[in-house]
Amino acid sequence: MSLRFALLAMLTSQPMTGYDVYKNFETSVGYVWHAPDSQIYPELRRMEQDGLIRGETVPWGRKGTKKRYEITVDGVAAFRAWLNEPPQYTRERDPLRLRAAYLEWAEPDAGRQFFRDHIDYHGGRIRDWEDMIRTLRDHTNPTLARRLEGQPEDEWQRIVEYKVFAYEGLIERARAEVAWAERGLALVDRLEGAERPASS
Amino acid sequence: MSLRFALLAMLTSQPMTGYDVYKNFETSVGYVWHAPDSQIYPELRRMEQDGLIRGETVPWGRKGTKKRYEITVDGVAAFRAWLNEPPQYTRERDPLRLRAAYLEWAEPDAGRQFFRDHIDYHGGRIRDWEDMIRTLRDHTNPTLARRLEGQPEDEWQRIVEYKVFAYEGLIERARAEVAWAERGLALVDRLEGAERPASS
DNA sequence: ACAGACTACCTATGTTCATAGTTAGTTGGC
DNA sequence: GCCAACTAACTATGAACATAGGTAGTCTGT
Repeated sequence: MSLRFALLAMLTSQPMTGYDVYKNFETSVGYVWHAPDSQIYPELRRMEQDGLIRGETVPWGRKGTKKRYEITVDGVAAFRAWLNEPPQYTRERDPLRLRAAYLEWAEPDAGRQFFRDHIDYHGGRIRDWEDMIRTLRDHTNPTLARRLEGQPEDEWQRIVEYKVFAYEGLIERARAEVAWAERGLALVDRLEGAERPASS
Repeated sequence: MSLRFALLAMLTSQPMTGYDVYKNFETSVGYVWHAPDSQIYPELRRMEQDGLIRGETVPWGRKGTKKRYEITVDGVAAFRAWLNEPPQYTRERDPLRLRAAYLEWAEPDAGRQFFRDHIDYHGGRIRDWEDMIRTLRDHTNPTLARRLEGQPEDEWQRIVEYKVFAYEGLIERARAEVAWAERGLALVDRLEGAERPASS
């Protein structure tokens, strides 16, 4: 059900086509939510049926057309209602931690590689999110810029700060992952002294 | 595909029925992986077809029977292969961070409640995982105890340490979430000075 | 003028997972 | 002797998501 609200969130900044949404999920916004186009187009149609958004066919080039959706009053109300209701936490399902718990069955080098990959992956995400925060703070983020256009200037701070804060949360969590994986490398070295083979 | 390996992981400690697996997912092991029984029974049948586990019908009471599965040599090999191959990281999809990024649309009190819920939820998980670590360290965890029975004593340390370390990772991440949510409470107080209503 | 990249939208298929049931036997307490 | 709780296993349905295609039009550089 979150896809629907991710789409509403995007459409609160400006009207967009399904393709625009897809592109945003592929790049910047994709740092916090992602969906393939095969999920986006049908969901937009359902949302239009439910009156949350309104589609308008606009010309594109000489013969082409595209469908631009804008959020409706009902859509804004639904988005607000979602934000005001308590979130539900889903059950734990952590394939990486599952692996880590059984590393005594793996080759020591596979264990080391696992933690190095973990550090690389989360290090990369941290850099992405730090860049994102920079573009939010200096208002060079295009989606943010278009959002701010429609808002009074004394609201700008609130809008920016909540978004920056969300990305800071992702960064804090990723830093915890990196710190953990670094301890993991040391653990493998400690447990797998020299020649020890994988457990039987 | 991870469910399959979660099941193999459990069956490396001892033979189990589908119901045993289900009960474990509901309680202790559920702290790291969870699945409903409607997913477990069919997957066990598929795994038996693929030769990863072997099912044996055993009597239960006077008329009842149950099917106990044990892991096969092929199953152990498949589990090892999974652990040795590099994990694949899935795309970001974080409904809670999505919410947090748009809290300027919510009621201030809903924002505060959001962060308090976040602290409560992750605080609870931390306590669960800390208890789990205690039962791993003192070998009172029944699943661990049965696993150690089948292993030479000089392997015990490795087996326990990797499991403890996995839970420590969950705890570190959850602590980052709590710290973030505490900063979030302060942020709401700072941005929503007194009477300010939700943004338009 | 045309190839190649991009925009725009769509469909099909299969997996994973949640939710909500059903059936049948067992065990323990009163 | 019977009820409640538990053990054991199964089925049906729908949402969410991944993967992999397809069609048609547009734009840009050479």
